[in-house]
Amino acid sequence: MNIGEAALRVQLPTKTIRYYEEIDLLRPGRAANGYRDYSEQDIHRLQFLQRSRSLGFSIEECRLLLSLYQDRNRESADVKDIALAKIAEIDRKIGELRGLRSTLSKLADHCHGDNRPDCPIMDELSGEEHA
Amino acid sequence: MNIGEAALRVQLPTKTIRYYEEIDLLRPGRAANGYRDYSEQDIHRLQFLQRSRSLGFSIEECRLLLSLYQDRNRESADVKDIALAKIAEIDRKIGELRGLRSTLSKLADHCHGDNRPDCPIMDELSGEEHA
DNA sequence: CTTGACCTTCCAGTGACTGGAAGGACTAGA
DNA sequence: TCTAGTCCTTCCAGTCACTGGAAGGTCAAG
Repeated sequence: MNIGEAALRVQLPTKTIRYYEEIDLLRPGRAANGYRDYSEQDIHRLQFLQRSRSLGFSIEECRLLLSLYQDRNRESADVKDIALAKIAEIDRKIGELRGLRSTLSKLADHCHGDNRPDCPIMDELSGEEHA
Repeated sequence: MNIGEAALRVQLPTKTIRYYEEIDLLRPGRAANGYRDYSEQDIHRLQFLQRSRSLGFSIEECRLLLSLYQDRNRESADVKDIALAKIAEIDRKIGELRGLRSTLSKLADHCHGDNRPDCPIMDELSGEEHA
């Protein structure tokens, strides 16, 4: 299967698929004409990558998950640990974003938002003392 | 004021401060020995950048905010629009992260996480049909 | 036999820094 | 005066995960 068809199957751009090969996440065979030739197993790996990336795992985490995936003696605890660490990371990010949101919306609430120049958002950014 | 002292004042690495200069966010003077020489106004700009970056504004948004900051005829509505757009962006990100979190924690909940190899997280990533 | 779609490789750019090398300037102490 | 150590300079390369584009080879249809 050529890269274009593989791309359609797994819903990834061809550029991305070639990039994954470049960083050794998979090694498709080559046809006589030099074109990459994807087997069902390659498609499976790409699918796995697409899914794990879309769940927010980094490339290196995906590499680890893939190796666990190949490992018939893996312990499910190892996989679960990675997932739990990712959940903790997501929680941290959400917390941070919530903090930013609250600060910004407080500032925006106090800004009248008309054609006059005075603006509490600017005051805050410039470090002016509050009245 | 040398860059090191400026860095301490505004709590930014010297590397970052030089980078901001490289992308034309400020133009400190130079002392006779070639060292950068930061005025109080430069410090103020850096402070402004530090604060707006830490609120999640991109460099280009900071550039725009800085130009509004200098503009005595700016309308507070312009500033508020940027803040509101940023809030919307944050909301989108939070929503996305919540979705990921819920998927991941559902998967992790169903994984027994012991020394056996079978693992619903892996099943999901590999696209296996649910039992 | 040409057109157009598809494939190849290679190089460069993104955002916002960060690290490091090589070398000049300055300060304090012996 | 010398030296050690800290600060400063510029320049180049690397990060992450792609993405865009150029130049050129391959293939199927008409």
